[in-house]
Amino acid sequence: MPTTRSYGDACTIARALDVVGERWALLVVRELLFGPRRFSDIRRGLPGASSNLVADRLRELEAREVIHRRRLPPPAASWVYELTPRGRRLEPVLDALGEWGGELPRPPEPFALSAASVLLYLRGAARPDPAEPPATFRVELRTGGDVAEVWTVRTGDGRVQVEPGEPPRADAGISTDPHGLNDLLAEPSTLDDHDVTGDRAALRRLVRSVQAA
Amino acid sequence: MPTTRSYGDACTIARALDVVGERWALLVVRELLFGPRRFSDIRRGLPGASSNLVADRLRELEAREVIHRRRLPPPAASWVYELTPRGRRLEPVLDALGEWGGELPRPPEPFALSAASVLLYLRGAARPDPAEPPATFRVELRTGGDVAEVWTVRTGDGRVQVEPGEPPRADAGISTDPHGLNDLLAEPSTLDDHDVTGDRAALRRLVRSVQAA
DNA sequence: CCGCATCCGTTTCGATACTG
DNA sequence: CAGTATCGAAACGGATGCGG
Repeated sequence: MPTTRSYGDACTIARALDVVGERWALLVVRELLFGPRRFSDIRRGLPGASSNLVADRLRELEAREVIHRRRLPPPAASWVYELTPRGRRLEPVLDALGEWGGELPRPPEPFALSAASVLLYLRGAARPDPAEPPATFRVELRTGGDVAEVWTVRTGDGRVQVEPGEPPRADAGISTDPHGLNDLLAEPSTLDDHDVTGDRAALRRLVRSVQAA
Repeated sequence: MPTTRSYGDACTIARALDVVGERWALLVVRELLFGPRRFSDIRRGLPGASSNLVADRLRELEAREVIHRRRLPPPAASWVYELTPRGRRLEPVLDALGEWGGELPRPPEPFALSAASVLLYLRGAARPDPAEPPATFRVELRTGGDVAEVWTVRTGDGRVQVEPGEPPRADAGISTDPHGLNDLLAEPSTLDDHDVTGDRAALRRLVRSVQAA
């Protein structure tokens, strides 16, 4: 059964926490930052959360108009969750939390690390040279078991864009897992250890631009 | 007994929530944003939190170096809690949450509203005319029962500064309670309903500058 | 399989009472 | 004033069940 408790405090901070302050709520939002995701995708990004908890949070967040449940067009016949405009406005909150959390120690291994987490870090930390031509990358991330998610990462204009799903065309591709990508961003010289296709130099520039920051 | 559970997730957002994601934790930080406070001051700002919860959170936040427990110099012989540098760096998180929470409905009455909450709102929303001369205000807020807190509010340079405690000298003073001050900021014309001393015009300018925003 | 619902032991919360 | 002790209620976390 969904949680409805409130701080009973008119302060806007407390009102915000009434909606997204329950355990796992902001991490669910994190998983949706890059676009719609199915229930099982969300669960894969939050391996520590039990299924009923995720279902509860999704219901609560939907009731508060932070997320929206939508049926995919045929032939998918599946449901996806996506952020509403209100939910997308939580991005500054997650950015601020992520910035603050960067100074804290990591939990002991083994720890989770979702695709969304790493790509959020990549997008925030990479500073691609604006003079470089735009490039599109296919990033394949093995997320538990033999399941793999495919993401589209684009550079250009000194920015990095991230979207879930297969790119229509890619200059380069890399296949790894979230931990591997994270390690790569911390230590660009390990690029050769990874399964890379296409324009390796473009990928190298992207990865190195994280260090520059 | 303090909580030590972790999301077990290396994402910096999850690491931040490991430390300040427990219930009431960020509201305790809110109460300390303007300076050191005693246990009972914090409790008065969080009337919905039981004493053992507040004690637990304070211990946890101290262990994570978000706050620090310090003995006041004699003859006070009392203890205060204050933010560490790490704790002060949470201000952007609270700002982002407060901004987002502003669009949400208030809880049903009766709701709490601490002095820190209202003054946080005042400081964030007021846009005093930079051309006006600086002014200092004594703000006395009755916070439950017959207890009153005294705060110092200064304008100047187009900014508002807030500190707990008696001002050395004040151009004007107002005595009300947090709800009254909040209502006043929403409806400046009600200033005449309040107990004001000194330069009423300066206080009126401050209050009206919240509307301009 | 995916998307939950149900059950159940454990942890946390919240209210009240109590102590140095 | 500044907490601790206790206890029932709620929330969490893991396992399992089950319809589409």
